[in-house]
Amino acid sequence: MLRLYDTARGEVLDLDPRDARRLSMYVCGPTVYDLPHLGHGRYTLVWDVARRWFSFRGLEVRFVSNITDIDDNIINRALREGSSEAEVARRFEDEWWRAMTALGVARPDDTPHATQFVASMVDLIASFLRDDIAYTISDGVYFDTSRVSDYGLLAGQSLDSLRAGARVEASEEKRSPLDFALWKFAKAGEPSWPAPFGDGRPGWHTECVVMSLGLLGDDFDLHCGGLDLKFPHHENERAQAEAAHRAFARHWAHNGWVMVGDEKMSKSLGNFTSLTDLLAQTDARAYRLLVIRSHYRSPIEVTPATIADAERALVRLDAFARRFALPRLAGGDFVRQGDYHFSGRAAELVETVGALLDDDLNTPLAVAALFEAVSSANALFDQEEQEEASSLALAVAVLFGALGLDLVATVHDSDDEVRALVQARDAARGARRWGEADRLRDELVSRGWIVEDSADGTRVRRG
RNA sequence: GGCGGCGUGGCCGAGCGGUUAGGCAGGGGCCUGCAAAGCCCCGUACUCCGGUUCGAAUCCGGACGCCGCCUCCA
Repeated sequence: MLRLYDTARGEVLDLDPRDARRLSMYVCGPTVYDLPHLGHGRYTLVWDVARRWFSFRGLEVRFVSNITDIDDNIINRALREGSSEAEVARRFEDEWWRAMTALGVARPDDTPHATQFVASMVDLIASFLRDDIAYTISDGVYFDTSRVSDYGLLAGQSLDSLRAGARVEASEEKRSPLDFALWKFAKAGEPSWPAPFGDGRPGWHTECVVMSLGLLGDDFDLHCGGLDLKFPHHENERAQAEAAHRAFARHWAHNGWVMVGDEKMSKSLGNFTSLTDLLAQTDARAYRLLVIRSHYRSPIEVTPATIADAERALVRLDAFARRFALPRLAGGDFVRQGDYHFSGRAAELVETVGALLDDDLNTPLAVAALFEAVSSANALFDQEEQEEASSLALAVAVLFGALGLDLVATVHDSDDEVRALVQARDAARGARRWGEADRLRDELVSRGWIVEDSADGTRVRRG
C-alpha cells in the first residue's frame, strides 16, 4: 500500500485513490515570468519521482500541472521590456520546458494554461457573487473567507488566529485581510477578459481550482506543490471548492524548500540560482541524485559543494553501469515493475527498496539501500559470482531508473587511431613490455582518455 | 502574537528507545607489473541542562540558537 504524508490531516496515510487502479495528480506549476530557479527544480524533481514511482508500482497516473501565463509579474515584465504579456509568457515557458527536459522531468499528461480557462473561472466567480460568497470592491471581486467554516485547515490554524496574525493591512474595503482577489478589474493597457461583473483578469487562486477539477474531476486524488503554497494558495483553492460544494483533493502533499545558507531560497529574497545556470555547468543527474538523497519534506542545501558531492557519487554509479553494461532506463516510457522478474538478491532488493518508497517516499533510505547493493554486486563480481552479481546490478539500474535516474555506461566512441594505441598497449602488456605499455597509456591520457585495465584488456573512456 | 519545523561525525544526509544508515572526502590494507576501477577495514557523532528508563540522538521538562508560514513565492 502506498502511503504519503497528508498535509490536511497531519500524518502519513494510505493514498487511497478514487479508483484503485488510477491516480489523478495535480501539481501547481510555474508562473512564467522569469527563468526557473533551483526551487522549481526541486519540486518538479520530487513530484516527477513520485509520479514515476507510483507508475512503477502499477498505477495508471494522470499527471496535470499548469502554466500560469497571466499575472502581475508577467504584466510588469512586459511593461518593463516593452513587449506583450503573451510574448513574455511564451518566452519563459520555452525556457521552462528546456530546463525540464534537461532535468529529465517527464512532461505532464496535461499542461493547462490559465488563459485558456478564463471562461470557466468567470462562471465560478459569478456563482460566488450570486451566493454572496464573493463581493465586489473598487479594484476587483473578493472571496469572503468567513463563508468557509473550516478555512485554515491546511494552515493548521483557525480563521481568527490567522486574522490576528495578518501582516498585511486590510484595505479599507476588504472585509477581512484574509479575503483574496478572485478577479482584478482591468487597468488601462492591461490584458483583460470580459465578465458580467466587470472586465478584468483572474486572480491566481482561482485558476488551479478550475483546472484541477475541470481536468481531473471532483474528488481527485492528490494535490501537490511546494510548502510555500500550502497557505494561502492551496487554502484558497480549497476554500473555493468548498464554497462551490465540490469535493476537492483527497490528499495534499507538499515538498520542503531549497535553502541557501540558513535562508529559504525565494524570489523575494533574491537569493536564487537559476536552474538554467546550474544545468549549464553540471550533469543534471547530480541535482536529481541530490534531491532524492534527502527526504522530500526536508529542506535541502544546494551549494556547489553538495552538487559536486553528488557528481562524484554519480561517477561511481556510472563506473558500476560500465562494469555490468547496464541499460539506460529513465529516458523513455516509465519503468514498470511488472516488466521485470527478479529472483534472489535482486528480488530482495526490489522488495526492500519498494517498501521504503511506498512509505512516504523514503528516497534517502532507498538510495542508501541501492548504494549498498552496488557494493554487494561489485563484491559478488570480484568473487566470480557473475550471474548473481549481474542480476543484482540490473535491479539497481531498474530501481534507479524507476526514480528517473539513469546510470550511464556509455563509453565514447574512439577513433581508429585510439583503437590502434589500445591494441598496441595490449600487445605490449601481453609481452610484458611494461615501459612501452606505460608510454602508450600516457599517450592515451594526454589525448583526454581515462585508461582502465580489465579482464578484456585496455578500456578507454572520456573523463 | 498564532502555527509549524530544525540543531547529528570534516561536509552532505538518514534514523526517532537497544543493532554499522548511506554518500562524498580522508587513512590503512587486498587485488594489480604499475596505475585506474573494485573489494575489505577505520572515524565512534547526535546544541546544552535536568528527568523517565536496565538502556535515549530517539520519550518528557526546561534553556539556548536558527528557520519558515500567517503578504507575492515551488
